[in-house]
Amino acid sequence: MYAPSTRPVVLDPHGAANACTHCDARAHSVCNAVPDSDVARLAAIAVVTTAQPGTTLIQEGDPASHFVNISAGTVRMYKLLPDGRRQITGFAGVGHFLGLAVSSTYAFSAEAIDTVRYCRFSRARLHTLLDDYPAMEKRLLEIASTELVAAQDQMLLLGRKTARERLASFLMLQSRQGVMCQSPRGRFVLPMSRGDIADYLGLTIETVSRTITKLRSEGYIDVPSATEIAIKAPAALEGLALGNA
Amino acid sequence: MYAPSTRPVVLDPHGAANACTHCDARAHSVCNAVPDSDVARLAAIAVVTTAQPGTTLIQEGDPASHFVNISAGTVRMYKLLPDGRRQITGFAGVGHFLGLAVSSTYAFSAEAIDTVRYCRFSRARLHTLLDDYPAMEKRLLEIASTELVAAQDQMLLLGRKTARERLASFLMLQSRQGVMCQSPRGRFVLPMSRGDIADYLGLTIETVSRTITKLRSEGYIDVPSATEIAIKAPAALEGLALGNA
DNA sequence: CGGGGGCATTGATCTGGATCAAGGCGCGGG
DNA sequence: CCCGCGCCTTGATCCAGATCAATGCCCCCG
Repeated sequence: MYAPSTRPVVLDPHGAANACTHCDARAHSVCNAVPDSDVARLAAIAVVTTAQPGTTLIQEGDPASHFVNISAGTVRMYKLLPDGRRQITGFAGVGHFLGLAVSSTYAFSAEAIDTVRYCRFSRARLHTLLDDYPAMEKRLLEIASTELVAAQDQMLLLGRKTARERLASFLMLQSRQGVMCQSPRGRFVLPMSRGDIADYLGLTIETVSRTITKLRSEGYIDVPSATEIAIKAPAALEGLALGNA
Repeated sequence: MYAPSTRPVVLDPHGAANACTHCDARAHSVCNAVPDSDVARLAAIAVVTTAQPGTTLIQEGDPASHFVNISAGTVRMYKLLPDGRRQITGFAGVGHFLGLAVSSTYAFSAEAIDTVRYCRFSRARLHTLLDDYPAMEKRLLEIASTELVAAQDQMLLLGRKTARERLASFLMLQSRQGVMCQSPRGRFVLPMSRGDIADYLGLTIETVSRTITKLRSEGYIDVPSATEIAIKAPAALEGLALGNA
């Protein structure tokens, strides 16, 4: 699905400063709170890593020792019940920041969906940086607030929307996030499986599949392949997402 | 249900500094990031207000001009769909802080459930204070992170738990939050109606009512009156909340 | 003390989405 | 090129919780 990256998997340690300066994710991320001139300090504490699909980056309950910043690929964040039921609380793409936690342990797990490149920062070291760059702390608060708003939207979806409305909401959200890197207008790739979508929307795989088929047969969307979606009627789909029959 | 407050509804402006120093909520709140010696600065920008049951404190979509800090009573935060379906995203009690928002408008509404006393801070003025008290900014980040964790738990509840598990989770949560001010062990008051509980748990009033009746007949809880609950088997109820049949 | 309005409970029935059960299809490996 | 394994789709049936419908009960107000 993804062409293998042309970048080396393990970066030359001497080139680490460049890794941050040229990082694709920097513009979208916490890191832009650090001025160019000081980016070496950031690079010095960052460890760049690549994770294969299915690999766990963060495990719920583990000591929250690191922050993670995604620079390529997509991650699923989720929580499990003891019997294995799973709720995906969000998908994190390029620029996303994981690992905010007050408690000493992570409150959720995170797994690579496709091949993911990311930076790990020790929590302790980043905190010392934070004291020197108050803008970075402000940025973290902004990030947390944005996620809180998204979480509230998701609660509305999970508590009160029908399967049809959930899929419409999800597809609109993905199109907003994914469209920038895709050529044809309104078309995008879904990196996650039907099972992931189901666990994100609080539905079953079968309901997700059936509902997508229905939306296609009604002309709201095109589904050129299982992992590609094109939105044909964005306004109408947005209406559906908000409950207009 | 609540004895009328012995405090005056409108505080003497000259006593405002005392209002913060002696505030019941201060210990639980952002305000404790400001040292006692400087609490007058906080008091100077706070407006203490009382809201009657049902009053709107914050309206989704309005310009986010203020922060709010609850010092007595309980507030419901919620989002609506255009057709009136409501999802309550949380209940805020003493010490809770409302109004974090990146965007310029509020992402949710907030209404008083019972009589609520609260402080309003202008966002602009609080931001200038924030620059002088970095500890306060850290505290806000902590608050946002804590709420994010709660939101993730709620997504798991809404997406993957049964009605029975939702009620068990809710009652355990309320008992943790409410028990401190109540005399008999494990007993507490629910300030919100069955309709509020339903809209918080993504259920209907009828299902909430039936499920509470069932939990009572099975000996998990006592329901001395519609607004009072006593948990008789906390460990078993906690098990239920996590899906142990 | 009696009447009425709003919330809560309880009962009967219905249904959206879950569950159970086959196939289809694209892709990687031999 | 073909086979087999994982997803995905589609179909048939089931059921938890929604909806529809009384009735009960508390509390306020006259």
